[in-house]
Amino acid sequence: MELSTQPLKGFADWLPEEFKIRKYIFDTYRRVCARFGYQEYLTPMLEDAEIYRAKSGDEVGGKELYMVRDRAGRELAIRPEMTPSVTRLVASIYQATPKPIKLFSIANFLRNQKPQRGRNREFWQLNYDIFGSESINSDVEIIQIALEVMLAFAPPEGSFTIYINNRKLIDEILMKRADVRENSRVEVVRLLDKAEKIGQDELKKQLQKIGINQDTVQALLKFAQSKDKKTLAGNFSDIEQTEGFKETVKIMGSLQNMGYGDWIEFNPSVIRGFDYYDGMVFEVFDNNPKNNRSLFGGGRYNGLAGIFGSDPFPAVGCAPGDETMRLFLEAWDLIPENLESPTVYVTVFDEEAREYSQKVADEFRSLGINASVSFDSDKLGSQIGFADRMGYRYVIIAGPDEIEKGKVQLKDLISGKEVDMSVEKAGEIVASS
RNA sequence: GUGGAUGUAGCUCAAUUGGUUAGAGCGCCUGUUUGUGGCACAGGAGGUUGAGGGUUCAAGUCCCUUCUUCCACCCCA
Repeated sequence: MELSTQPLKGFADWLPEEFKIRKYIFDTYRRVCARFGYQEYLTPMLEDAEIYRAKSGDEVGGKELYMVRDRAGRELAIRPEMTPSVTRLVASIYQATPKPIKLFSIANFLRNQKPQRGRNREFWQLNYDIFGSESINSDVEIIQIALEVMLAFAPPEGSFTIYINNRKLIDEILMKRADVRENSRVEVVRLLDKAEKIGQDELKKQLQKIGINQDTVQALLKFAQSKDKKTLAGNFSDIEQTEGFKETVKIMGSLQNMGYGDWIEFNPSVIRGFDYYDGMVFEVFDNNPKNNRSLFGGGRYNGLAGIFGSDPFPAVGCAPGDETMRLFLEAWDLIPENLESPTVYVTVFDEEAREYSQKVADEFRSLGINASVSFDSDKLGSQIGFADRMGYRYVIIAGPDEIEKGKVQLKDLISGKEVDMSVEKAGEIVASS
């Protein structure tokens, strides 16, 4: 059978042109996290499948898992997300480590789902989390880093909005209702998460279908419609006294004081799909009409550590992906032109001159400049033509004249100018371009 | 898992109601004579029309199956 040159469905090759865009995104993620004092870690790609089944939901932690069986018959899964793994890792060192523990990683994940725009079977994401702090300041910092990650790409004003909410608010409303038991709570939360997309009527229908009574349905609709804190407080008279409300007010207030007021908004319909969130939640939205979608989000998940048998510990985190961020950058035309440092192409005049050209290339390299030497000594025109089509700006020519003077000719393919000079001088020009 | 679109050269697309050896532009390679790319000119390579089957004297074109890619749903980054 003929083998295909295509990658598997839902997977992608990154050619150099694509790779440098992804690298730009990851380098930016890494820089921002390091600036905030987070330390990088990595966990294994395979985990006991149970750690996903416990809390990741039926889809991500179930039928979308890529499963592997080891020789002992154990069921292993390729990670579909980082949170369970990093929680496992932290649970193992939690007692002995000073708190808070601030960690980040950039890793790839697999989910066996149907690919579509902004979503493949393999994807990469940054995960940054704080463990061991209940402080509201840690919630604030997680959102602040989300803001700084976005702002590091120099987006225009109004290009994105971070919507902030709190799971405790919805829990408040649900707990008072006798008809909402623990098992239907998750479903209610999921439905509310989709409220914006499916619309009022559909939401109402779905809520009734899972056995929520009229009264509660009305309350939930009113909750989802409360577009700001004031409206919410008006709709639910005693909610201002609750923890969820107070936390939200404090978090939003801090971020406003820090100067992020234009980018953030309260929004009760932001719930997040994962079951393990139990406090502050937020989601970053792209406001571009061409790409109106949720980019990424995060929140607090204090209860998750319980699945490892240890006492639960506080945790809050966020996970920006590569694909959705790339769509954002593309939609707003934020991908810089020159993402690579320049490379000089060193031609070889003839085989006698090869040694000289090699030496010149090595000198460039020791100056910190990328240099690529021709393997052939065919016509100069061909060699320069190759450099041109490869997108190199600078070409080095070193024939008998230059060799005699101990210099090189630096040719700028944009201006067409060529001048004899020392390697050091040429290096300076290339470096400053 | 469900639904909709799609597939002709490396890329973007042509090919009259089914009718000769399936074309073009761009790209790629080679030249236009030997120390200089882009431009121009000349030439060349490259397709069992995604794959398999069927209908027909005849299929890129019609039918069935399958795969790919894209879009939406589910879910989510």
